[in-house]
Amino acid sequence: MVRAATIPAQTPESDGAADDGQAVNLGPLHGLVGYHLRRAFAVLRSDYARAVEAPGLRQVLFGIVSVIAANDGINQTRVARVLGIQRANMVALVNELVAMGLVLRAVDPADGRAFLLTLTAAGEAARDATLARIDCHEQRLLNGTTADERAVLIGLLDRIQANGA
Amino acid sequence: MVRAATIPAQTPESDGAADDGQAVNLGPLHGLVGYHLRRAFAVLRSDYARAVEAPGLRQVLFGIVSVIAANDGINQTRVARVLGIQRANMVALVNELVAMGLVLRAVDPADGRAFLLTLTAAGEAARDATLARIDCHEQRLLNGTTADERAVLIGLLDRIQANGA
DNA sequence: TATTGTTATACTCTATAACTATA
DNA sequence: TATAGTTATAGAGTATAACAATA
Repeated sequence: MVRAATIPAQTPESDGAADDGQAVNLGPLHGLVGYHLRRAFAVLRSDYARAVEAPGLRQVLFGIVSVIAANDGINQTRVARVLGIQRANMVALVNELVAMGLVLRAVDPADGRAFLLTLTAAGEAARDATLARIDCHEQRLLNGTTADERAVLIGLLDRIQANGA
Repeated sequence: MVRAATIPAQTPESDGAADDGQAVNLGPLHGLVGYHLRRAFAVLRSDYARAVEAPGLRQVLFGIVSVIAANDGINQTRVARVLGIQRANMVALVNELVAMGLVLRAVDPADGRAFLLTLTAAGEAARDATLARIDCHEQRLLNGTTADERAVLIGLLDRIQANGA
């Protein structure tokens, strides 16, 4: 993957990565939030895979584990809803966590259909270890930004999420 | 997918969507840029699929078409590099555009290995039509943000991209 | 030897429909 | 009838390795 690191003469009109010294015009992509969001997320995902996974948890799994940790005994569908995961896709993910010994699944005594999820000690350890690696990884990707800028970024991303009715 | 629209009492510690009036704690996810980037991109992708695609082009294809339009006769690998697409994955994408009659693929007279890519008239039309739909879609997702804020957002996303060495 | 385009392949994420068992 | 969990399946994106043709 090539980054926009060696851009020869970056102007509002001419952008993008170049290898031979010739700039490539991005056209309308230059001003589209969607394009930049897509690229930034791709970089984040790639760096996450390299720097956090093995032995850390994948981004989805870390999300699930985090929500369970912060809401002990929460049920599966509720976790899925908070994280925007389809119930159907949740099954394999929770299976994975249970198989790894990180999560316990118990029938809700108050509702025979529901499963209450809890972290095991190994689950807490995996969450902590992954979080430490994530902190490193975010620090690197956000290098050159202030805490204020990160807060602004999160706020703007949240607004996009909120507008996605 | 549930959004953070009906949060009962959003505090820095308690966040996330709720359906029955009970807030769910996101734990460490709350302050992680990666989490918010992931969710915002998911919303964007979903809204893009709903509002732009059919008859508009997919986000990847629109990117390719935009770069070809702005750099007539550019070769395939160069487009892939600018957009962060693997050469191997580029093949099927260009095949798709050629099959749709939007792109012409011609052997570079100066280099028998390379293909020069050009838009057809239909390609230009598809690009324009897709762009119009994208403008609508971005307007909706960025509702409530100023032009300045959008510029800040793009700048911060670009910085993440640049840090992804 | 390096590069362009290619094939094959595999994994993850996502989305939908339909089933079961409980409520 | 509505909901929790499940199964099956399909599509899209992404990643790597290896090959042919050309430079």
